[in-house]
Amino acid sequence: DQWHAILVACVGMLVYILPSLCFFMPFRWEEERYTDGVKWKFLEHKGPVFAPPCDPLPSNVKFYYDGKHMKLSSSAEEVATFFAKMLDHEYTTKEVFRKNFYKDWRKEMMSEEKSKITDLNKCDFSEMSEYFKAQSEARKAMTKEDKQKIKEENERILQEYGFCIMDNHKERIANFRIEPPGLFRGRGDHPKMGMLKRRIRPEDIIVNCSKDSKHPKPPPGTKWKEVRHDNKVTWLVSWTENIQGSIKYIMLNPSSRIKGEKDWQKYETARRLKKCVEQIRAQYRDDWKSKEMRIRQRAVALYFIDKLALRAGNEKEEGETADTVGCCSLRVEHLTLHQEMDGQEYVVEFDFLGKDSIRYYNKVPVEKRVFKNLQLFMEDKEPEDDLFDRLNTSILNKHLQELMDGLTAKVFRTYNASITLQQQLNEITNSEDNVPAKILSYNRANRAVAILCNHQRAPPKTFEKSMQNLQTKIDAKKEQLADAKRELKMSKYLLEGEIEEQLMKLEVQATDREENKQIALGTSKLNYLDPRISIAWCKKFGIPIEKIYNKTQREKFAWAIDMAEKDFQF
DNA sequence: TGTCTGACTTAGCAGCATGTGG
DNA sequence: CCACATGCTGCTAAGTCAGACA
Repeated sequence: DQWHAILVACVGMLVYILPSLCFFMPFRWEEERYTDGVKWKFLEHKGPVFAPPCDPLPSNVKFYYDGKHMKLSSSAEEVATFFAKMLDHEYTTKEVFRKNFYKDWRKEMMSEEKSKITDLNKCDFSEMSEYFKAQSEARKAMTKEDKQKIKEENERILQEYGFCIMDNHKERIANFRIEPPGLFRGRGDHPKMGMLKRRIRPEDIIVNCSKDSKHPKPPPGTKWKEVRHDNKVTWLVSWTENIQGSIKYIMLNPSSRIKGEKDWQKYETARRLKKCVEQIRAQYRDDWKSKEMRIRQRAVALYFIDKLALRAGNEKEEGETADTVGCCSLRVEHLTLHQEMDGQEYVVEFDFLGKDSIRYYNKVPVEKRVFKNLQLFMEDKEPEDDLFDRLNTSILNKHLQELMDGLTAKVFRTYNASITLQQQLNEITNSEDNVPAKILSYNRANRAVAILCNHQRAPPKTFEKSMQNLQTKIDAKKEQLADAKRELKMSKYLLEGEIEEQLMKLEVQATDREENKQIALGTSKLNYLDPRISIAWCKKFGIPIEKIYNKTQREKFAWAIDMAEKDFQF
């Protein structure tokens, strides 16, 4: 009996201790994975944090209609404040924005307000706008102690709502705060800009957790829309958004097991493509000659996806979103064919808006067969007609699936991005270089990928100034070096060497920044480049990983940091 | 075969925290 | 120690793609 009791105690202890041990298991991505679509066995969380309620404006902050003061009902006032807060943005002057805003604002008005307010142009939001500006100034001017208090409160909320338990692991939640209400501003020329994005209430929320967990409680006096226990999905909370009617989710942070494993899998698929890409290329080149038009279109589209890293290009509902395209949805008007251009034959000029309404502009010499096919596809078509009228992403991906298990259009982007980084690093890293110069090489390799993937950014507002500042520093350093050379001999070499190194560092920094003016490196680093390539490169050349990845990125790529040896090749 | 929906990844940017250099 | 520039982080829009359904 005594032994039995001890045994029971030991088993109890184990059950208690094991989960916490798992927290510290370094290779948790190597734990057993579920099959048949099960994503977890246990999921417990505290639910979302709702947007803070809207405070009524103080009575001295007035709204004027047609020059006359008008007291707004609380619902009309809230929506008016959304507009007032955006007054400094150029888009509040856009016709579409104003029209959509006005229409949705009227829905929130009382009937008297509706009859009084008939013209948005007669609305004066300037006092509200000034009030919010003053508020944000006041926030900036807060005492250290007050700022500290806010910080502590945020930390408390993070600790309470920012984590969940998924299968014995405490995991960080990515977006546990519900999006606050406001005016929708899509990207680019969005037909719905200015529409009211409504406030999300507990009654809109679907909670997902395991049956045997402690279910999150809705705020007092409210109910969830639904509590479900679906372990075939990874989300914790969802709701339907009112602009596009799409579903939004609360999910885990990229550092979580579930995201990390998926990320790893993505790169493993891309590496499998590496093994058969030449064969696939041979096949699509052959298909350019097919007697079937749909095969030729598929083959030319795939060539673009492979060569230019274009996105697949799903169809979009007209009038619901900005007019953007990807490969399969290219229209005749997006290409110009040049038999000859700048001394090159068969040049295709691309000019279209892609994801996020980022412009893709490129002049590409292509194979004669591709060129001839394009002429054929464009024959007798209007500019607004589809280039590939016998093709869509579904057809293309079904074809790709037959060529390789798990192959889809986007795998080519991942593959080409990662292989480019690997090749560039192999090619341009000089082992004789010092650390800053090696990092310049790394950034250049990263840049080659960003250019391939068309990851652009608006030049930073302070770009010119910051370049100037840097140049001033460089000039000062040169001066200093000249001085040092004239100085007494004693410490000369030591000092000179040090200054030269500093100068070199500054110059490298200037080059890097200049080259990076309109290029965004972050997206490719985070989503397209197999982190094991970078980590292996760091190990091989003695570069601290912190120089390449910041804290968040190191957390996201923890799986790769554990895994990659210095000889890893993509 | 096409359409719709749901789940998930990819994207640029604003605002703020942080680190740096004078 | 402060001002300022920079880098990071959060935010949320906008894609991809599979599978259900007609």
